[in-house]
Parts: sequence; structure tokens; C-alpha cells
Amino acid sequence: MTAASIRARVRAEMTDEIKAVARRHLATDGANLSLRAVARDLGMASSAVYRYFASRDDLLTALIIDAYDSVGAAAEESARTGGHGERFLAVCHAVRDWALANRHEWALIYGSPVPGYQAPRDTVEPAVRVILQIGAIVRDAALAGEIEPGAPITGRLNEELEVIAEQTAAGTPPQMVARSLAAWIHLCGAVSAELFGQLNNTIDERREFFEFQMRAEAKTIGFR
Amino acid sequence: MTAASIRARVRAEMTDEIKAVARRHLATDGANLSLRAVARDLGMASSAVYRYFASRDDLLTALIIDAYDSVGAAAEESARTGGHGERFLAVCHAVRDWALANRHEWALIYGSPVPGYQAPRDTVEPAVRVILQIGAIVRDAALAGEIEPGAPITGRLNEELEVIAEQTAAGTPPQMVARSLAAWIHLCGAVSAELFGQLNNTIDERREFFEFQMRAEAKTIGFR
DNA sequence: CCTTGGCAAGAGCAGTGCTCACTTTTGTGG
DNA sequence: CCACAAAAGTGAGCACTGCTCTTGCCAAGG
Repeated sequence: MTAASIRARVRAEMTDEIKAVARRHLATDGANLSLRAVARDLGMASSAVYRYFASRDDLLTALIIDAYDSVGAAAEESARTGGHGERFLAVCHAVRDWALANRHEWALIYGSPVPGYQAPRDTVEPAVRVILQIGAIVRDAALAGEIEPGAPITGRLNEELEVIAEQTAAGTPPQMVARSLAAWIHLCGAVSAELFGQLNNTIDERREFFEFQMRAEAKTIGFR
Repeated sequence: MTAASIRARVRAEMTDEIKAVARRHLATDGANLSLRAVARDLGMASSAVYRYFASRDDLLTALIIDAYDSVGAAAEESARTGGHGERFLAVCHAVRDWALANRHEWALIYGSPVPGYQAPRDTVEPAVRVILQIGAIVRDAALAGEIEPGAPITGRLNEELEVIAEQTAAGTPPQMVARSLAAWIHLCGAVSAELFGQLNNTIDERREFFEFQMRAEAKTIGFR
């Protein structure tokens, strides 16, 4: 192993360590974590952190990408077996379970964006993994003839949906694309509502209520 | 008019002016707006602002309460006429329209909460106006026999739903309470998804897609 | 051996929330 | 009408922030 790769290796380890500490700080400070505090926890000068991340926003972007990839992997992992309806519900629960285990990272990726923060291109690909997984399940079910497309959509929205189908899950009827997106949006909304305290002093049986919502969504899509 | 009330009047005007300027700053800085910058815009020392708000969090809380009241009033206003299904859709669009016109205030109330920020009691009552409005419409429709309760819910979730029905919209079947809550959550999720950029480069026909989602939700509730 | 390139440190700048001692303003009761 | 107390406003100061820039260090490579 050459010296250069040793350097690179140490650098990658340091980078990971910074991210790990920053993730911990996410819990107390949210998106406005203190880079100086992170550096203090690492026993290094704050200026040294800038060797690894060009700015605090860059560090946050790295955390965002990791979070998207983590929840995306959890969603994909959960959808490996079972019938189409089961796979859909499994993805929903996998996303919720991940969010419960990583609350502050969920807030980072699905909470209100910081004004002025522009998500770089690199975040797009990891960000779409969950919805792509849902779309794939719906497409599989549609191709298997298990679900009906439902009433057609007209106008420019339909054209847009056809473009999306073409780019991501060829062969899916546009209505099904719309239904997949709607289900994904409801899923994210339900998880955010639970995590951001909208259900406080109202619903304690969170899992049951979540399941109720996602089953209804499954029915709307057409899963039996 | 006594002097005391003159003082109070001037004080209230000053308070409103601070909130107005702070609302403007919300657009650029989001929840971590700068109290000093607000004071500068007002041409006063930053320490003077503390005569009106005990802390920056207090100022934010005031903005949050105003925002909840504003969107709540918009929802209530929109639900004055029409059939039950139309009223439901009107509320959905009223909320979305309000959010589009007041993006940063939406982010303030429905975005990720700042860790450490504990919402005071005063925020609860304004916060529930929208869901109460939806619940009232659903209850009216149920009492009018326009919608079917649907499959019963069992267990502790059902008990919770009964308590909620009792406290907020007596006479509503528990399933309908659950359906109302689910619709409200989907509504908030759809608006947040649109505002927080989840639909970027995907759906441009936002209003049509939103309507598609809310119509599906109306159908799930049972509106004809 | 010395050079060089990456790493770290620390001072410094401009900004932040918030406090405190202080002055100014202002409504009002004697 | 005017002195006075309460309210409003000021500016300095503390500890913190993100970020930059200069300086020193130290190991890898010729």
C-alpha cells in the first residue's frame, strides 16, 4: 500500500470521525450545530476541521447524504420479500422505524430547509431511493395485474407523470405514478407529524395509527 | 382614555412592528433570525427589543402563534359554504394557498422543531384550529348520514380516538376521527413536500397534483 | 540529506444572544 | 405646574459563533 493511500485512509477515518461527532451534536443543536463544539469534542482546533469540510454547510451536506442513503438502504432492505402489498407496508414501517431511531437525521432531511441552503446535486440521487422503491413495488404489482390503474388523469399533469414513469419506472401507468408519489408524501407526512410533535397529547398508539394510515394508502393504490 | 392605556397602546404598536420586521427576516434567515439585525432595521439598540420580548425564542413563539392563528382563520373562512365534500376541499386549498403566500411561516410551524425549543401552552389552542375545522366538517357529514363510518378500529387506538371525539367533536365515530386526522396529516405532508422542495424537478403542476391527492383523501373519508 | 505538501494551531474579524448599569423620556399625582 | 417613579432606550461587555489567514510542524519522497 503506497503512502498516498495511507494518507487517504487516515483522511477518510478522520472525516468519518468528524461526521460521527457532528451527528451526536445534531441531537442537541439540530441543523445549527456548532462546528467549534464538534472540534472541541475531537480535541482539535476548529480551523483544522476546515481541512476536511469547506464549511459547516458542507459538513451538513455530508450528513444529509449519509442520512438519505441510510433510510434508502433500510427501505430497500425491507422490500425484499413478500407480496406486493406486504412489501409496500414493510417499506412504510422501515422508513418509520429508521426515523424513530434517527430522529435528528430525519429532521435534517425532511424538516424545513434552512433558507439560503441550496442542496447540491450529490444529494438528489440518495434522496430518491425511498420513492423509487415504492414506485418499483407499485410497478411490479401493476405489471402483475394485481392493481387497477384507476381513473385516468388528464392534461399537463398526466404528461408530467408519463415523463416520470419513463425516467424511473418504465411501464407504470401515470395514475400509478401519481398514487405512488401521494403515498410517499403521506408516508413522510405521517412520520414527520409523529416526530415533530403534532400528535402529542392526542395519539399515543403511534404505530397502530401509522399502520391505519398506510393501510388506507395501500387500499387507495389498489393493493389487496 | 387613561395614560396607562396610551402606554399599552404604544407598546402594542411597537410589539407589532417588531414582529412585522422579524417576519420579513424569517424569509432570509428562517428560524435562526438575528435579533440584532431586526433591531437595526428598526433603528433601535438590540437591548431595547428585550423590553418587548424576553428572548429570541419568545419572539419566535409570538410569530408561531400568529402564524397558527392566520392559517387557522383562513381554513375556517374557507369552510363557510358548500356541501361537506366541497368544504373539505376548500379547507385543503385554503391551507395550501396560505402556505404558498406565507412560506417561511409555514416552515416555522410545520417544519422541523429546533431542538431544545419547547412550545409553550399558548401555542396549542391556535395550533389545532385547522384540524378542528376538518373534524367539524367530517362530523357534520357523518351526522347528516352522508358518509359511512367504515370498518371499526379496535384496541387502545379506538379508545384514544373515542376520547378525542368526546373532547373535540362529540358524536363523531372513532373511525371518522382517525380518518380526519389522517387527512390532515396528508394535507400538511403535501404542502410541506411542495414547499420544502421535495417535488422539484418532478412535478410542476403542483395545484393539480395537490387536488389529486386531496380528492383521493376525500374519497377515503367517504365524501361523495 | 533536504524539499515539499498536507495537517494542525492560534490569532483575529465580524457577527450573534443576552445582561447590566446607565440615561432619557413620559404619564401622572400632589 | 412640576417633581417623581416607572417605563423605554442606550452602549459596553461577556461568551459564543463561522470563517480566514499566517505560522509552524512533520512525515513522505527524491
